[in-house]
Amino acid sequence: MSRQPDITRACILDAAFAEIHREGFRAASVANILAATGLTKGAFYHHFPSKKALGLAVIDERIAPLLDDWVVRPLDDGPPSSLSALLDLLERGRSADASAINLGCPLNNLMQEMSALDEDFRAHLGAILECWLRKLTALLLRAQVAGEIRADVDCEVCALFIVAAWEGAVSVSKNLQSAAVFHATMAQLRTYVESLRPRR
Amino acid sequence: MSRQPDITRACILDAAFAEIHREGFRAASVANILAATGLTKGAFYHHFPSKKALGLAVIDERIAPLLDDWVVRPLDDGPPSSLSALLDLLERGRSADASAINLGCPLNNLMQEMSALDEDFRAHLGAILECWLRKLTALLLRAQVAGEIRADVDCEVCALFIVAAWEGAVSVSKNLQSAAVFHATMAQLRTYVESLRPRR
DNA sequence: ACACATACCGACCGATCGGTATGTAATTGA
DNA sequence: TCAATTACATACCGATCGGTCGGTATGTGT
Repeated sequence: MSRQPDITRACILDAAFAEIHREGFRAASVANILAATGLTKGAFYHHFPSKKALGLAVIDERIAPLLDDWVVRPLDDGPPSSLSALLDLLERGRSADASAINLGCPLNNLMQEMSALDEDFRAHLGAILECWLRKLTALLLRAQVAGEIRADVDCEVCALFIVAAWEGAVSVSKNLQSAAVFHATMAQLRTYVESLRPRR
Repeated sequence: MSRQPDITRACILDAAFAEIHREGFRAASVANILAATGLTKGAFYHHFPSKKALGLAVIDERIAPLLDDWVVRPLDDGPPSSLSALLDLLERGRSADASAINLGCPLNNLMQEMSALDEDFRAHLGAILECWLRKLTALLLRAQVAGEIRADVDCEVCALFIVAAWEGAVSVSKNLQSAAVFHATMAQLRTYVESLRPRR
């Protein structure tokens, strides 16, 4: 076990992400996180000045990349048709595993818990959310230019609605502890997106 | 200040509801709640066997009635047209005040925090949610019989989607700290409901 | 080889948590 | 009127919280 500070730091971040995903930030215990890594307080406070700094680092270095993998990159190099790229994304979202339904979306969980309590958390989380919204709005605008959705659709508001409905689907299915509820809600979201197509 | 046990109990419930709405259940401090009421531990543990029992009582005796006022009763004695009763409800939802956007929906907040952690909380919260869903499904079915929405619409899934989108709207606007975002999302939800009408 | 910074350990701190035990004043039923 | 019960107050408990601090290895530049 030689000293590899960047690996140690990454190890703490991974354990912290898991703990925060399960327990939320405030209930997450630094002692628990360290127990999961086999490290001690000394190591932790060498790499992070405070628990809050750890939380912000988890957001920037663990949660934000997750969104990149799930949403941003699939939209960037998706199929040529913008609208079907979005529908593909929603379909893939339906295949979320049981743990995601049980524990919920890490971004949504932290937003719910921390946005009203701490402006720094709100800003870091909001940056991720707004990145998602910008990507989605841009996609809808491309689809609109291509004639895939009607000209009277407000793409920005529409993107907002899609994100909200998605997060709401995770939330409700988390409470009802039902993957079926999540799939049904996401299917309904797909029919909403379909309803944006021009009337034939 | 004579002894009025039921008033004392109600006072604790009110303070607990406010504290839990701000801080969540786990971060809510019994000591803080008591400080807000001017009472002490002795009074609290005389009326409630534990903090968890207090939380469940807040759900049943404070949060559930809220849903009754906002959703159930307006739907029961709303306008004769089922669909416009729903649209009225969504329109009234838009007029949520700033604190609701800042702190979020008490039901949604607790669901997010506690559903995965405690089965009792999940059950009590789920009962409220399912009451909401049943009322909404019944309304949509009435509207369907009346020909206000298309025959091919699955009313149960549709009700699920409306609730999910609503909760998602609260969640997203809470993070973006924007009433405008909430109003826009709710407006989009109204257009979704409108899209259920028969094609003319 | 030696000085020095980095990386980490582990004991300890005050504060706060939910909960308990004991005591006492008010209310009530007989 | 007087015990008995209810309705509180107060002092205290062990556990756990985030955070600090002195000490100790492990590199690393010179």
